[in-house]
Amino acid sequence: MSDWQERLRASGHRLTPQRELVLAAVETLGHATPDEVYAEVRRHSEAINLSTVYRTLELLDELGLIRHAHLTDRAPTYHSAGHEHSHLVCRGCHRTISVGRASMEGALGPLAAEHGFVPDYGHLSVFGLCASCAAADH
Amino acid sequence: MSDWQERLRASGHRLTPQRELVLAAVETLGHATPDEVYAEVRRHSEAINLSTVYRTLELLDELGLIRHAHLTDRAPTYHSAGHEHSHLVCRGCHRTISVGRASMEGALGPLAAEHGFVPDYGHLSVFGLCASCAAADH
DNA sequence: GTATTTGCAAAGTTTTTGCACGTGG
DNA sequence: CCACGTGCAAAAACTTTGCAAATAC
Repeated sequence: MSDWQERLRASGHRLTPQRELVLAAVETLGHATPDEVYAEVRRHSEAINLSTVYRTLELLDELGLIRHAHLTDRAPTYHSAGHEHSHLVCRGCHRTISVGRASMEGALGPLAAEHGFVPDYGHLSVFGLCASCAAADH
Repeated sequence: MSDWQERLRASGHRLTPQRELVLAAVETLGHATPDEVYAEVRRHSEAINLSTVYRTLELLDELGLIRHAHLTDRAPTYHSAGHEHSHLVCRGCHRTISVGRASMEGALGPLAAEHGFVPDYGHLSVFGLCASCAAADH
């Protein structure tokens, strides 16, 4: 039995097809809103409801099996917890650059430590402009 | 005529009482959701509608007279553009620590530059745990 | 067997929009 | 004057909830 299945059980939850499908969809999509997860799951099976997607995403997030961040102004975006990373989100073209946890921690760690603050790097999104949009902005 | 009034005019917009009231409310409140701004404006005058608050906040944000960030998972929070700062948001107690632009830029600037990315420091929120909540978490 | 989970439908919250009226310049 | 801005009400977008039926274990 895989690790995530044990984590579910350990926390007193049950293993259902819906939970498998949602987790698989998040891993497939990389970054996705609840709606996109729903659409992806639907491609494989009719057997799921949007409310279940919301409930499942929330549960998986609580268990630390997935993470969520806010890549756009509206709608949370979920992603696999596997490789923890932060995002640089371009407001111009809406593309996102992923930055490994290590480099972000190197940059932000010292400042955060000054305030006794422990950042959640998997949730971090830095908004701004990417190189090409910054150039076009002039 | 004050600077913000000229900026309105310069961009072809009109100076209305509603716009004055919304801007004043944001400056008074420090950080506020659209709903909170609406409530604050209402304390001074009945003469405003919630849609107008939304439209006005959007306009002032576009003109750079105010900024918005996402301090909670749901609902944008507006604040004065005067002293540009970033936020450290505690997920435990929901308190926020403000960090001046200079120190945040010192930390994040080099990493961002590697990616040719120009961060929007006034919009940046770093989620995580403050010292006391991190301690309580064990 | 039974406590958890799901589907469904309904309601809740937050934000946006169309349009006629009002008003700043 | 008249283009821009506002109020109002309705709709849209997104998320949560109650409950009976289904199901994991």
